Amino acid sequence: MNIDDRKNKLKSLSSNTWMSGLPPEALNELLIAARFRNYSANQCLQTKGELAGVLYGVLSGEVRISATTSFGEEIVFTRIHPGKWFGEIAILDGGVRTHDAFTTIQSEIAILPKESIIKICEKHPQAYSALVMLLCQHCRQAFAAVDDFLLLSPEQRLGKHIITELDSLESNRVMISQQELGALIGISRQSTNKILKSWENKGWIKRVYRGIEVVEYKSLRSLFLGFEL
Amino acid sequence: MNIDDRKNKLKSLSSNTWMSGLPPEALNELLIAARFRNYSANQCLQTKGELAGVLYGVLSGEVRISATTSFGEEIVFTRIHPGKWFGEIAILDGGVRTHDAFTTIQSEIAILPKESIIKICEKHPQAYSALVMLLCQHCRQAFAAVDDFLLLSPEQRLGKHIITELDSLESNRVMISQQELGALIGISRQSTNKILKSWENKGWIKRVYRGIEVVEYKSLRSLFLGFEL
DNA sequence: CCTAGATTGTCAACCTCTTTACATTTAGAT
DNA sequence: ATCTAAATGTAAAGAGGTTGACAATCTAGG
Repeated sequence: MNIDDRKNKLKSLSSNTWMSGLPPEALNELLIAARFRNYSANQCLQTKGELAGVLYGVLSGEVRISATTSFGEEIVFTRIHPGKWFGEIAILDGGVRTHDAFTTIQSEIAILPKESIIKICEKHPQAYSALVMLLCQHCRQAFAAVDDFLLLSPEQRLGKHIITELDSLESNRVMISQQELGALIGISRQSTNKILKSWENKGWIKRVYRGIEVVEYKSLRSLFLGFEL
Repeated sequence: MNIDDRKNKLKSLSSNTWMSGLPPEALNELLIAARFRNYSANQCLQTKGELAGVLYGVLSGEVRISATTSFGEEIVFTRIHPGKWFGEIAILDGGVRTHDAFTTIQSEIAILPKESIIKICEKHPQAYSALVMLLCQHCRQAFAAVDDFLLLSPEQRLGKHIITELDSLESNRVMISQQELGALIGISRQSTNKILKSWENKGWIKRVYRGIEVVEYKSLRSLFLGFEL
């Protein structure tokens, strides 16, 4: 891979992420340390409980962060979209992975080895702070998710989740099966289907195979905001 | 307040927390920067959405981390017990408070101003790392809480929550109303009561006024572990 | 093009938790 | 000791979600 290729790849991963704001020098060192790898669908990146060696960045495709119950069912914690990084907790505290991670579709993933990160952070304290900011983001997201379980109805949680993915994707379309969508907010596939149908009847969304097109963003949002913006 | 008083107070807050492992010099600076304040029950320490100025440590008593719905109901995110610190996210990322915080009973609270923390962290990078470790702990707890909502039944969540508080308190007794206990795991007071009654019938716990005494720790734990330890 | 597997649509039965309601008990204050 | 507010015990009715079942539809791959 030539240096320009690498630069382009990292560029798409450094806008609006923990990397933005790093001094050019530090970015350059990351550039050299990063590995890039293509995964086909349903490949495993990490397993819950294992010690962490790397930080991941999604260049294209999608990663599902999940866990498995003692009965073998899979729950989905969240989904990571292009431009986002994950896996920093285990790097920062030296602990084990909190979740499994699988690609859901063909994906290109950036991989930063822990040793390189540590080395760069020692040289550039800003890099360390930037990583901490990433952790803070994920922590705030998790806090919000707990609150949502405590104070929103399933329908509101569903609406909020779709809006959140929409914003993250900067698109008006979320591609996901109703099964997986339900698994993300803790309801069954059938209930998910029922809610989506009612929204389609109201003209808020349009259902497509394995996906949702949002037509009335505002209506969907006011569902869980409790007020109009 | 004399210096020995201060030392004793901070000592109880530095064992097994982010402070343990700090160089004596840094601890000493924290010692000088810390304020200590007594609160009666139901006093507000912070409000969701406000900018953060301080880090809190609970010396005695108890703090309820909560939020309010648009209908005025209160949901309880978690409870902070003696020896624990909280409020570090807003310090680390400069963002706003994620939750309200109230004392539930008469409490003595240590207060570290943000400016002092920043100053000490600049001088002692270890102090910064220690704070990040605290954040990592809270982040892992939040991740686990989300997973619990997705994969445990209300009864299992209740059991896990009680076991967790038990471990944190190093006691066999948790003092909390059934109302608040339910609010922590997302079920009603009446459902909480029903589950507790069934556990008492099995001889696992003993109910006292505004509290629970755990008799069969192992049974309660195997309820959500899915296996015996 | 055509088939297999995945996804979706839909229902009815069932189950769990909530809500409403009211009686009882407890701790703390005067 | 007595009173009061908070907390608990309990039950019936109802809402809402799950489960299981089966048909219909869609997409990708040979």
